[in-house]
Amino acid sequence: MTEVRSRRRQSGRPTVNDVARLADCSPMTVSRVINGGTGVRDETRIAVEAAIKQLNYAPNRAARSLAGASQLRFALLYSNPSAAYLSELLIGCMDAASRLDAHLVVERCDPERDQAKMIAKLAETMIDGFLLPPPLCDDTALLARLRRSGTHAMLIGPGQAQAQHGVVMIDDYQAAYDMTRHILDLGHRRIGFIIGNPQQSASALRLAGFRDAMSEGDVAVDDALVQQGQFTYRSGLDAAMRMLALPERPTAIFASNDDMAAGCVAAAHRNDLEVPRDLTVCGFDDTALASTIWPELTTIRQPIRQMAEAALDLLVQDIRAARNGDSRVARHVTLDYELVRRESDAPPG
Amino acid sequence: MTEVRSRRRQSGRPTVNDVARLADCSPMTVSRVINGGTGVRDETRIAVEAAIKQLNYAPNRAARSLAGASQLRFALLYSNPSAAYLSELLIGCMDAASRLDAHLVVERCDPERDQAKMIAKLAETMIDGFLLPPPLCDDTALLARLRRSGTHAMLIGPGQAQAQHGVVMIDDYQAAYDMTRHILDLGHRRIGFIIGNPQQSASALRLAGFRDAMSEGDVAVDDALVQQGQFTYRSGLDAAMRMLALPERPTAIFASNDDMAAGCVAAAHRNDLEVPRDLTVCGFDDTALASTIWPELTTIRQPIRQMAEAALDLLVQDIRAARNGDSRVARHVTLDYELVRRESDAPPG
DNA sequence: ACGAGTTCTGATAGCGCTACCTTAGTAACG
DNA sequence: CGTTACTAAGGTAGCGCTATCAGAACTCGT
Repeated sequence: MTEVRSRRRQSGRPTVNDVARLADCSPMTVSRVINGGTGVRDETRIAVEAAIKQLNYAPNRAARSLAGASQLRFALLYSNPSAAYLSELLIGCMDAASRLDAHLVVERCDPERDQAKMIAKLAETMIDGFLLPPPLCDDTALLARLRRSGTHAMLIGPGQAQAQHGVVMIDDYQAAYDMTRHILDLGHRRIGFIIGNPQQSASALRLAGFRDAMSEGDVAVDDALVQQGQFTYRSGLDAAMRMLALPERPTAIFASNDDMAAGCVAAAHRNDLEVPRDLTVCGFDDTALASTIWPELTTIRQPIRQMAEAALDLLVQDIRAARNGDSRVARHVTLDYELVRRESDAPPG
Repeated sequence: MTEVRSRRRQSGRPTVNDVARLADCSPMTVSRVINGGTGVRDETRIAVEAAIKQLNYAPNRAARSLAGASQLRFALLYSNPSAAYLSELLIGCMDAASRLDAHLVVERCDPERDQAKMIAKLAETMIDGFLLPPPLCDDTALLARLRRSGTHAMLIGPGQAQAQHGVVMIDDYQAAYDMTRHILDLGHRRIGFIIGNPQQSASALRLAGFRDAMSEGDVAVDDALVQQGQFTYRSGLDAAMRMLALPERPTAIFASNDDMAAGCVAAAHRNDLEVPRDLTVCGFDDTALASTIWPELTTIRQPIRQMAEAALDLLVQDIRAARNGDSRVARHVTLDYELVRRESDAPPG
């Protein structure tokens, strides 16, 4: 008897029951297949999966969390609010969270003060996992604390892989190498480099990429042309001023991030140099600043949004695995970057 | 008989039943009170509200949406990704959305191309309301389209109130007035002003605030010192270059946003002027740029996060009201701004 | 071959809330 | 006073899913 379904029915979407009927099993078995599928015969599982696909079934989130599979809660901690980075990160996380039906809490977490508070929050609101973008992903104290507390965490964009936590990153070394190569290919030989904040592990990698590309291009690196910066505009400005005051000034400067590159552009102008005619300036990160200032910066773009999505995906996998008793595997993924060429580079005059 | 509640109970949190027992009524009545409270005697409502407060009750979202009060879906459209603005907006929206149990979709919506697509999305995913930050809040075509489709929308930060849609804004006129007043109080008399993009209604208001403060300060406005800009760094740079080339150059420039102010700083440096010693530069918006560059900009901060929260709150109220058949009232709210004093202003040399 | 384990599957009973309908209570009217 | 007309409150029955446990279907060892 084809009974008309209740008119309270939320939407036309199929339910577990529909799937169960088609796969000729009980709703319970369908549920099991959906949630990891342990304890279901292969034959049955395949039938259920086929039915799911045929009906284009997707579980109802509300019902799921009501019934007990409480939704996972994640905290996205941020500290240095490079707004451009943050907003991309947020969008990526939101997409992934909504897809995975996870709840996302966004919390600012500055160096010392907040760590204790954060731990409290952890205990209080039952956070299942943390997402740590830079510079928090390099905060060893924080990482150690999280590790001790047994919480899951994914690091987004740290310079190097990390044994205890999952990691999503780009190949900073290779990106810096490629950018340096690009500058060399333009014909530059006196190339300055501004190192990033030494606290962040990516800084060293970017420097290494630079050095290796230089030496492979058979260009000696003049130590006076490798200046320490702090990832801030001001530090980039100062570093560039020092380099431009040298008797033999560089024809190009590669700064480890866009803020410092913007500082370089300002320094160039103070020295009555035009960018890129008299000085090529390249950045890294492709933050909003890169396309705000003029000339717009040639820089390296990280797929921040995808990195955030990947991080959340992995975190969920990791947590599910851990709950099923699987040994906890710290996963890591490396995504592709892109060299974005804009208007701040040119062959040397 | 104090029966132990089922161990499947999600958490220790109170439920409608607990509230109902305490308020001596049925769960149904509690539900009614929570959802707008029509058809409940005041006396009863008060009792229920007291019980809710006493138990610190908060409805379970999953249950709520399962039972049919499907969660509202909002779309946050953005176009000009001033990342700093966007990330604040996102955080504010997320907070509010999670508090109100609304689903938030964030979608980029550039001028023409995407509007049709957006309408499609509207039909497809059943968006209940839109949040429109600048510059979309001034896109009259878009607004008209939304109005015609009968969708609810809240404009965030438009220059002027809008009859058909709700609005959350700051008093741009007064803010510009205050900033101008501040510059006058420092002792400046030759003050330049850079107008924002004429498409955005806030631009005219900021200009008006500037003019009125000047005339109230009994300072004549030199037309050569009021330059048109486009809210971009480049336009600010150009406008400032024009002003600084004048025989009698200004001692201060007030730019209608931070990007243009940053352009002014660059222009000053190209003219070998130091900020703020030789030129005071003030911005508007307090985006990340304002505190990225050096010297950090004195500017006007909008409470973007709170504006986003207020917008979502109002949108929900509006929608609920409309569904209950109440006449649709376009609401609007004005929040307080703040003059943030940093290092780019000083008395004239 | 038979009980004791082990795997797989299904029936049942909610999770917390609200839609819907019904009843009790009050007011209005001829 | 009975009938209609409303409002305030409650009872019932799910929303779609999963926890739990009981049973069915297999493995084995002896």
